[in-house]
Amino acid sequence: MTENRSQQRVAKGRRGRPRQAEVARLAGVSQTTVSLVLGGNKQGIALHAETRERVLEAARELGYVPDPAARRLAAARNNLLGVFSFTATFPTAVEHSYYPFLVGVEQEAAARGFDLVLFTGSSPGGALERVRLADGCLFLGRHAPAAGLRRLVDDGYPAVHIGRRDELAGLAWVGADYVDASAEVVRRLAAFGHRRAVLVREDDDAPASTDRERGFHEALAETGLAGPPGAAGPVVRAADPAAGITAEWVRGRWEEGVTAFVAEETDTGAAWRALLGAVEGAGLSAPGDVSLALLGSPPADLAGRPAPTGFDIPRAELGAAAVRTLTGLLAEDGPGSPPLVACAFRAGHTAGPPPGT
Amino acid sequence: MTENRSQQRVAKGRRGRPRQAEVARLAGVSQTTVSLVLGGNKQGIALHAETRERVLEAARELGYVPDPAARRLAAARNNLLGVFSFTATFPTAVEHSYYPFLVGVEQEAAARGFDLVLFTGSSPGGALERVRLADGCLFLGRHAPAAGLRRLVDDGYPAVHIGRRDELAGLAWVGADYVDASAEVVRRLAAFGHRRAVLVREDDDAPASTDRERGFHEALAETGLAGPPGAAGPVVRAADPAAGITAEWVRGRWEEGVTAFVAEETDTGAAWRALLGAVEGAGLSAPGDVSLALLGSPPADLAGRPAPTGFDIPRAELGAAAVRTLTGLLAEDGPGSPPLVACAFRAGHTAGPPPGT
DNA sequence: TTGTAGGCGTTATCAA
DNA sequence: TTGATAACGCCTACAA
Repeated sequence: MTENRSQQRVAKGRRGRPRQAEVARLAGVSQTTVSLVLGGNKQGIALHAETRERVLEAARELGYVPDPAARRLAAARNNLLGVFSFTATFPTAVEHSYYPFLVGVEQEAAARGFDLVLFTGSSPGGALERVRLADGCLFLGRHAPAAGLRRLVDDGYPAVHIGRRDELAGLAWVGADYVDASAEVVRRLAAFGHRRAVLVREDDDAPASTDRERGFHEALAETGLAGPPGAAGPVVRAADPAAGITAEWVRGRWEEGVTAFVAEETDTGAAWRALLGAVEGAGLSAPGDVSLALLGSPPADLAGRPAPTGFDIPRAELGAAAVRTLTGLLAEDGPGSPPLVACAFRAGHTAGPPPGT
Repeated sequence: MTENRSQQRVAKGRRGRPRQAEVARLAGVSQTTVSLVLGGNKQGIALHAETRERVLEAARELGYVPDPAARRLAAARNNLLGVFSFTATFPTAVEHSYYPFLVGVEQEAAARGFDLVLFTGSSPGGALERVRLADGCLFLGRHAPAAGLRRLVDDGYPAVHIGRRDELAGLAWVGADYVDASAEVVRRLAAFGHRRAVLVREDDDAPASTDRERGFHEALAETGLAGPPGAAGPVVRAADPAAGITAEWVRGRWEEGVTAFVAEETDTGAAWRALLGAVEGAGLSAPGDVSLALLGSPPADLAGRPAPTGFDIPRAELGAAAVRTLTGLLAEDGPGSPPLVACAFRAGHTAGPPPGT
C-alpha cells in the first residue's frame, strides 16, 4: 500500500518534492516544529536557536519549498499574486498586448517579494475561480465577466481591476486619468489659437472612451473652443471609422472652420488611422492646415510616422500601482494608493497654430 | 470554537463559499457522491440519473464552486508551469526581453490547461528552488546556474531549458537549429556568386554562437566559398566589435576579394552594428558593393533600416515547443517533440550578386 | 449504486 | 520549547 502510494507519486511526476515531514525527519524534530520555523514563527513562539538552525539547514539541503495549494487550503498566504486577462495575455500582435502593464506588475511584485501567476481567460476550465490559488489577483481587459468578479469580490477575495470599473461596487481598481489627460490636450489646442474642434470616437461605451469624451467637453467649456456650427455637436461617433471618417467629411468640417481634429485611442487604432487617411485624402496636411491630436498612443504599425500630439498612458506605472493596491488589500492597511494615475502629455508633431495666425 | 472558526474564515475572505459537504446535505447524499457527480465521474462509475440531477440541482442552488487549492492538493499537482529567467522577465528594454518566447509559451500552456508562474532570478529569495512550486519549469537565458539546475534535474524535477544545453546531462532542452539556418544563409550567398566571405562573431562561447559558426563552416565546405587569402581564416572573433571591426578592416578584406560579410546575432547586436558602421565608413554599400548577412534578427533600434538578409528565430514556436516537451515530461509519455526547431530564412535587402556579375 | 475512511501538505490550537 | 491532533476541501480505493 505504501509501495503503491509512492509509485503513484512517481507517476504524477513529483518524485522529488520534499515535504515538511521529510525535513522534520532529517532535522530530528516534529513536522509541527518545521512548520513553525519555516512559517516565520508568526505567533512569536520561543524556539531554540539551534533547533531553528537544524530545521533551516535540513530544508535547504532538501530544497524544500512549501506547497501553495496546501498552504492556501490551510488558510495561509502564498506569496503569489495572480494576473488574469480575458484575452490571451500575450497576443501575437504586440499592439494589443498587455505587455507594458506586465512590465510594471512584474517589477513591483518582485520588489515586494511576490511571484506572479498568469491565468488566461482562454484556457479550458477557464473559470475565474482558479485565481483563488493566489493570494489576490489583478484583472485586466475591458470585458471581464461581471458575474465571476462579483462573486470573488463578495467573498472578500482581494481583487484589483486595471482600468476603471465602478459599476462593480466594491471592486478595487486603478486607472489612467483620461479625463484630465484629454482635457490637457484640448487646452493645448486652444492655446495654439484654434477656434473649432471635433472629437472622433468609436462606438464603444467603455469607461476609457467616455472619460476621454468627458475631458474633451470639459476643456471645450473651459477654453471656449467650439464644435462645428450647427446642431451636430463636436463629437462624432463612428461605428466604422474607415467608412464614416472620409476625406469629404474632413473637408466639410474644414470648410465650416474646424481646424483641430481629435481622435480617441482604441485597441485597433481605427479612429486615428481613419482620420489620418481622411485628412490626407482631403489634401490637407498637419500641422500646417489642420492640427491632429490622438487621445492616447498610436497603433504599433504607425510607430514610424511622426509622433501624434496627444498623451501617453503610463502603463508600467499603472501596473505597479495595481500591485500596490492589491498588496494594500492583502495587508488590510487602509485604502492604498489613489486609483488614478496621471498620463503624460506628448507634444508630438501633428498640432500647431491654425493657418493665418 | 465554531464561532471562532467561522470568524477566521471571514478573515480569510472565504465567507460564504459552499462546500461539497453542504451540497451533499441539501441533496441528501454523501459528500463522496457529490465529488463523483461534480468531478465528471472520470472512473466511469455508474450513478442513478436521478441522484445525479439532485446533486447538480443542489450545487446550482448553492452556487457551489470547487476550491482550486483543495482540488490541487488532492490531485497532487498544481496545474502550474514555471518560467524562470535569469534576468528580469520583463525588462524595460524590449530588445532584451523574452517576450517573443512567452507568446508561444503562454499560448501552448493555455491550450494544454496550464497556468504560468513567472519567476525571476532577480527577485528576493531568488533561489532556483522556488520553482518546485510549479509542476515543471522552463528555463531561459544563457547563464542559468548549472549547480541549481543540476540539483533539480537529479531530483527528477521536470525542467526544460530554452536554448541548447548539452553540458548538463539529463536536462531537457529545445533550441533553434542555428547550424542549418546559418548554413542556409551562406548557401544563398554562394548562390549569388560570392567567392570569399568572412564571419564576424563576438567573443562568446555560448552554444548559440558556436552553432552558427559550425553552420557557417559547413556551408563553406559545401559550396566552395573561401575566406580571405592567408592564414587568418574566415572567422573573426571580436571581443569588442566596435573597436575591432573598423572601416580599415573592411576595406582590407574587400581588397583581398571578400565580398560577403556575415555577422552573428547576440543580445546587444554589437557585431552587426559594428559591421554596418564599418562598411559605411569604408565607403561601400550593400548590396551593391558587398553583401551583408546577419545570422539572426537585428536589434530593435535598427528595426527601421532595411531588413538584413539572414534568418529569423521562431521564438514563439520555440516557446511552444518547450511547453510541449515539458508537458511530455510531466506525462512521462515518451521523448516528446524533437528539440530542434527550424529557423526561417529571411531574404532581406542587404545581399545580392557581387559586383561584376 | 452509494457511503466510509484515509490521505494530499500546511497551519493552528492545545497539551505536555 | 516542542509535539499530537484536528481542521482546510476534495479525491479515491475499498467496503457495503
